[in-house]
Amino acid sequence: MLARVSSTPTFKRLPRAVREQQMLDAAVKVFSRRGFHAASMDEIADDAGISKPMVYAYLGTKEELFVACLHREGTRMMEAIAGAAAPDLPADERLWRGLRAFFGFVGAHRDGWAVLYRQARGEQPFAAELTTMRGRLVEVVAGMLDHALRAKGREVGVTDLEVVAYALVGATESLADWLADHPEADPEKTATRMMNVAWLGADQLLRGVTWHPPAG
Amino acid sequence: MLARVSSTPTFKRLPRAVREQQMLDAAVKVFSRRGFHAASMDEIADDAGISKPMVYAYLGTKEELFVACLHREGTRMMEAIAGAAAPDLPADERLWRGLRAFFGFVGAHRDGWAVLYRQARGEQPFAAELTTMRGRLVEVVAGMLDHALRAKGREVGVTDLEVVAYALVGATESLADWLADHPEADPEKTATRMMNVAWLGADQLLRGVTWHPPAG
DNA sequence: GAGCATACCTACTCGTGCGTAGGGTTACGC
DNA sequence: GCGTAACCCTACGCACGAGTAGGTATGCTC
Repeated sequence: MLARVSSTPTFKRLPRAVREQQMLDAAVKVFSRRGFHAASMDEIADDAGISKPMVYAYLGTKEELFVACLHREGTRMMEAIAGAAAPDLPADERLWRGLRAFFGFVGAHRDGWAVLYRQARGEQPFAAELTTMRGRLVEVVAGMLDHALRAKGREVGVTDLEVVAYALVGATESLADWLADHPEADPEKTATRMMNVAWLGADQLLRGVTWHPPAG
Repeated sequence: MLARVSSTPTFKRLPRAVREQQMLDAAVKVFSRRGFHAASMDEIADDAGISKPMVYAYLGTKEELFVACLHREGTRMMEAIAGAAAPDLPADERLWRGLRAFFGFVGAHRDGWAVLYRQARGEQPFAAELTTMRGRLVEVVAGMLDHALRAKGREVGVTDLEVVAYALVGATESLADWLADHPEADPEKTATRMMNVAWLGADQLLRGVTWHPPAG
């Protein structure tokens, strides 16, 4: 058809794997800009330079597409962190490297990851995916704290540790949000600030210092 | 019409103020259970025991209705916190009371507030409302830290303080999420754990201890 | 160069749910 | 007791966007 020739002069058939990545790129972009519901499959397809049925053929439903985005971006992030924080380092060093990798990643994908991530928290179908990912992070952090504690011959309830880890992960996520909203901010510096909050607190906790509510 | 007689035998006309509250109650419930988009105005109207046009007449558009929910619940929460944390107390006491009030509130409104709140983070139109509210909290926390610091004759950059406050607020929000997902958990205990993370960290910071990245 | 799988398209259907038009009924002031 | 304002209803219109039917072209294998 003439229409196609004029709209895409450099039209080329591409292998599935390549097109899928292009679609995912477009999907991340559109989902981030519009939000899950406001995003339309038409726009995504358009942005990917392809027609809608192709998206359905390759990536399935809108929901499945979103999950695919979440999965790809999440995996990339996890790899970035895991690659930076070797498990044989001391706790503070691991924490620092992990944080730096994380904020570096978020900083580099400002409108990608953080916004996608925010979306997922709200809608029920995706919350599970997120919970799993966060769970892995919490586990890692809790494990790190536990390891450091045992090395000092101390023992703390599992739930306590987990909740503390949860709080730290939450604080980190929040700063990631903040970073995504402040394009001028420096990821490295943000990581340092987070480290201040997390480590100085964690350090005290590791020392066995505990705060408890005043009587009454 | 006969239909009405059989469906609502105890039918009564109510003044606007009362009906509005009933509608908001229903809206909070439905939005929480279904999420913003999946929630239908019909269901909300139905749940409030009223017909749809009434909702539009009183509270306006679906978006406006959601904002109204957010606003009412947010105000209630703010009041709960402000009422608990008197500004003339020492910093740790204020923080503790504020946290306890906050987690108490969230615990008492598990499916109300926390879920509503999660929704709002994703959709652009509501993010602004949330940002404002969070901003107020951050301001309070940052002000508290600043006050405590000045009392010790110390000085810290405004941005630093704000980011630290942001991290603390974020951690608290995360634990609130956790609390909402764990019906068996105790709000008081959660507040204590948060206090451990926040205060032991803040205490060190207030002492002038600072962590900085290792060379290289 | 025939056959087949794969890449790709245009042009629909159809459910869903927001928002409204247009009209009825009860209370309340005077 | 009569007007008027506030309360409340049963329908509908209508747009929007997910997902599909059905068909075309291109490259790859043998």
